[in-house]
Amino acid sequence: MGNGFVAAETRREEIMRVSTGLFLENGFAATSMSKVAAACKITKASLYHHFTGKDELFIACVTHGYTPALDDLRALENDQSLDPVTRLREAISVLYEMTIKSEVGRMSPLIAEVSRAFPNVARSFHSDYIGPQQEIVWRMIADGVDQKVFQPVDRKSFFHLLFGPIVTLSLSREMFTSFEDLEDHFPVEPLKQSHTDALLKLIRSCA
Amino acid sequence: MGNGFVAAETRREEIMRVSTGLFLENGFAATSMSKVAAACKITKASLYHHFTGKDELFIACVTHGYTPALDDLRALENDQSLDPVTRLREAISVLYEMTIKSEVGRMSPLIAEVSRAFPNVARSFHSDYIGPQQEIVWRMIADGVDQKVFQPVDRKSFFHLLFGPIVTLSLSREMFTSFEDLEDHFPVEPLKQSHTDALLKLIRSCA
DNA sequence: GTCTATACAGTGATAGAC
DNA sequence: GTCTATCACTGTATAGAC
Repeated sequence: MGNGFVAAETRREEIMRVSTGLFLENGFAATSMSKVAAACKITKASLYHHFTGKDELFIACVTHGYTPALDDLRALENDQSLDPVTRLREAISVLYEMTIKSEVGRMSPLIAEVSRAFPNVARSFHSDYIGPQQEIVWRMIADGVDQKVFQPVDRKSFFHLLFGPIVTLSLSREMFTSFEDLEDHFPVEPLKQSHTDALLKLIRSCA
Repeated sequence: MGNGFVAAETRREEIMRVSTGLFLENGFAATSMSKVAAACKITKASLYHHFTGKDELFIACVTHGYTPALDDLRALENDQSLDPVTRLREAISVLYEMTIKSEVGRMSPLIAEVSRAFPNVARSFHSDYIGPQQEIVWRMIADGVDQKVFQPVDRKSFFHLLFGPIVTLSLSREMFTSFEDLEDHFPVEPLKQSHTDALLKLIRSCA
């Protein structure tokens, strides 16, 4: 990153990039290995040389986005110039971005779709993405409590109020993609603002 | 209802009841017409006599639960003995029940799954279920505002905070069904309580 | 309304040559 | 690594007899 060197995209990476787009556009079941192969301009046999099966391909697509998405949150945690309130505000902004705009966030409904057939996908998503995400945010909260800026709160209850609206907004935007007035019904910015204000009102210690 | 007469279940109703269970258990794509037919102990040809295709069958299953689910909310609205706060508390309870326990509520992730292939399913779900649901709740809020018990609130922002956590909890419970510690991770009752308290704290007019 | 029988497109996946 | 060719199978859906 930033050293002027851009690694050539491997075939495997190209397949993942292309198939992620197809999965997001059409869902898991409607994205066949034939379509992926055709979109990559290779044959199915070649595709199967790179991935042992459709499930492995999908898991690779999901897993691929974990680290970069979490890095933004980590950077925020390590920024010592921020007070707890500003840091939480920024964190919520990043969470909206991660969940609604990023590929891994938008994949959540797909993971729900395949979770019965491949429970390990759900396991991985929960332990390698959701878990770390909550850990980072929780440390920010604990920091604010230590500094007497935030009231002590129950962890699960707080996350219920924090992640609930974000995930639902993301799901709604995916499931009502076909609506031409999507932005009117589910606008990100204003909902993010009011959500942030409400959370801060609840958590701030105002004696 | 309650008149001692129970209408015989028609074949069509039986098919809908059975296939709803299969859709909820295995998802839309993994529920084939063959499996539905087998579960109903009829042949595929007979199944196609009652429903012109898999999409029509699915739409029928989704639509079927709308009215009974909304009726609980309507009953609450018409109960004149309740003050706005108690009514809202009860309404939230009903919404948790509708979204997490009822068949139509649990179908939401499936609707997301098929929404691209059948946008009319998403349309119907939004206009015949989500819409009326929000209208009823909104009238309860407006009533409380009129009585000066609630502060005026922005509609979209309030629904973001009200429905967001409920829908996400429902989605999480569906997508992590395979977890043996599901109830520990996603317990309905305590989250409902803290969610309700938070909403009331935000909306009550305490000068 | 239910059946037997069938059409036929598409699926995930593999064998083996180059 | 990529190809051609092919596998066994399941999918939705229909025709026509009873």
